[in-house]
Amino acid sequence: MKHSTSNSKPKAASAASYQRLQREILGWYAHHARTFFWREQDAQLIDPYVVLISEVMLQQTQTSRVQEKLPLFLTEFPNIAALAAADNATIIKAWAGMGYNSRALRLRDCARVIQERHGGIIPTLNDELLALPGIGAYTASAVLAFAFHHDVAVLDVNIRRVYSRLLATMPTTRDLADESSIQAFAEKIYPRGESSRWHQAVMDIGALFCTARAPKCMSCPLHEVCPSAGTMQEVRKVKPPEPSWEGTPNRIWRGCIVQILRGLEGDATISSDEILQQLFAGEVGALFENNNAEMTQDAWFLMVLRGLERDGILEITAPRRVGSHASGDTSEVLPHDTLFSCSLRLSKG
DNA sequence: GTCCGGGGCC
DNA sequence: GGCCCGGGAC
Repeated sequence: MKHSTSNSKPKAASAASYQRLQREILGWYAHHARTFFWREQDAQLIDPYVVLISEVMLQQTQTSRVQEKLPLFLTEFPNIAALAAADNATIIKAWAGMGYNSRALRLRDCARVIQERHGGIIPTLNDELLALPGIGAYTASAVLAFAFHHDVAVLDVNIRRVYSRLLATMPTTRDLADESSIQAFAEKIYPRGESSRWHQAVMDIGALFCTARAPKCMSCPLHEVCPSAGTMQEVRKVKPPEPSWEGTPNRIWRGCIVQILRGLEGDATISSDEILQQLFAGEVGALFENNNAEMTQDAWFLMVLRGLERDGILEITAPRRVGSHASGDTSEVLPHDTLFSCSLRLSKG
């Protein structure tokens, strides 16, 4: 839900108030910054590879989990070359507990492109970063700011939220300012030469005080200058329903299947029947009210497996691929919506 | 138990 | 705008 900034009077709109905002935020950060090992204070110590990996992990995972998993990941893949050499199964196993497995594959693909196109050196131009797999506007700007200390604006949902509330009085906690207003403010507000510290400071304030649902305005260091402080109605976000089976989202089922496959040794496979057995704890084929779709359990399960196969996460090793077309065609012959049985393992890549 | 949270890609 | 994950907070 958007909220026009033209209705309210921002307290922080003049050049003078920009300077005050900068003083407040950087002053607070100087004493209260969260300490993360990928966030070195001394610019000389920053390894762009660590910044790249940490930012991709932080796209999807809370900082506490990244603190725990990133050191292990860096031990197994200490540089671009090591990451580029990983096959699909290896990277998916190393990604356990992180979620969003196809992003692990994109990160590996990203390392391969950096190897091939940039000689193993992480590029320092926004367009070059944006062209890499798995790198979008946020991650590209984050790498430029945090690894290379370029003067760039960084915007993620946390910074958008903080900026919105500073720009105007947001009626509720789920309102955001117009994207164009946020973009314009983002370009103007960060102190030149301080992009790295500035944006990490804003993200810390967003994480510690200016939270999405129940902001802690009373203890926020920006309380005095923020037009939204203490005024917002607390409203939950409306989430559209996601595809699910038996009340559990398909992505969770995918995660369970991948976790079972991670437990296989070497080239071992597991039958789809066995996986179904484990997923439903022996209740395969049990009668239930099929209330959400005109789809049998088998058709749903096959659809989920196809999705994992399409994403390069698993391989269907049997029934063997049947070439039904010209030479080299490896298209499979499996029923679309009927009972089937096949052997599965993580993709070798 | 229910709710919440993230950026990139198609 | 739908699809991807897991765990922690409540």
